[in-house]
Amino acid sequence: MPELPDVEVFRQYFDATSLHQRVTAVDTRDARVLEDITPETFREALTGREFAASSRHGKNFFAHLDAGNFLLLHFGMTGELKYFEHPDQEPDHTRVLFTFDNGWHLGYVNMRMLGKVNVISSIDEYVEKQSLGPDALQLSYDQFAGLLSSKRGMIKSAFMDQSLMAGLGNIYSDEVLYQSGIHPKRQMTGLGEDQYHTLYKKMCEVLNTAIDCQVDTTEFPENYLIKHRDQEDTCPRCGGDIRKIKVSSRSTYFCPDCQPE
DNA sequence: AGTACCACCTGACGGC
DNA sequence: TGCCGTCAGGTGGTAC
Repeated sequence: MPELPDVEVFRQYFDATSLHQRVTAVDTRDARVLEDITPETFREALTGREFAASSRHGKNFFAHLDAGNFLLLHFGMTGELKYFEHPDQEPDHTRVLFTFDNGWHLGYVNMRMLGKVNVISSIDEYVEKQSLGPDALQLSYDQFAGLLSSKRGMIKSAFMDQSLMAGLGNIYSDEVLYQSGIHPKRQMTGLGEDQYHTLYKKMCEVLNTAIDCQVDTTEFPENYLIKHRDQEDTCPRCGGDIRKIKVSSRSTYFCPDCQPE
């Protein structure tokens, strides 16, 4: 699930549960989620430290350690955070377990382990190294238009390209395009200023709405495609059939009537 | 530069 | 019940 809104909600959850807590123990249950750091180095970097602040860039989460460095969490396709008190509450697939001096635990849970965990010394350097574009929610319209106009190919590919702008993945790209009435395979070169304005407005609206709803899709507006991501379902706007196709080898849902090619 | 694959992983689901 | 193929909200590498 984790795209920008999900990670932002994880960040808020982290702040509400784990901020200003001191880490007393770190248990790496499966070292394969560690990026390029040994379990020993990882444990030593965190044990005794306090989480002083948190931030996010696109789909990447950073917990700021009081030592001046940062815990990086990337959630892949199946990652999440869980704060709990008793060991029998520990979720399946907990890959890293942090224990605080109040006795509670924070689990980095990730079934498929496609994410990664690390300790880094600089967020800016990390963003640079990963070639991440600006965070999608930090863009002005002018920046957004400038980025898009530098890009060719299919629009959905552009929205999913983390080096152009960071944060949108498969689901929210589909949602922005649906809300904008633009076909996911539309070529960037065919878009005009009107469409740039629509896309920018809808992108901000969709991301902020998802965060406001705490990414609980039952709370999303009824006219959101995300509630109708099903081949059997119908378009909440026109009642036509939702179609499923592949765009850059990712499942893509759209309404052929509302989003003409 | 853009696209199309493959790979990394685990688990759920449907068909036989 | 079990086996098999397919699919799943991410990313990185490679080859055309």
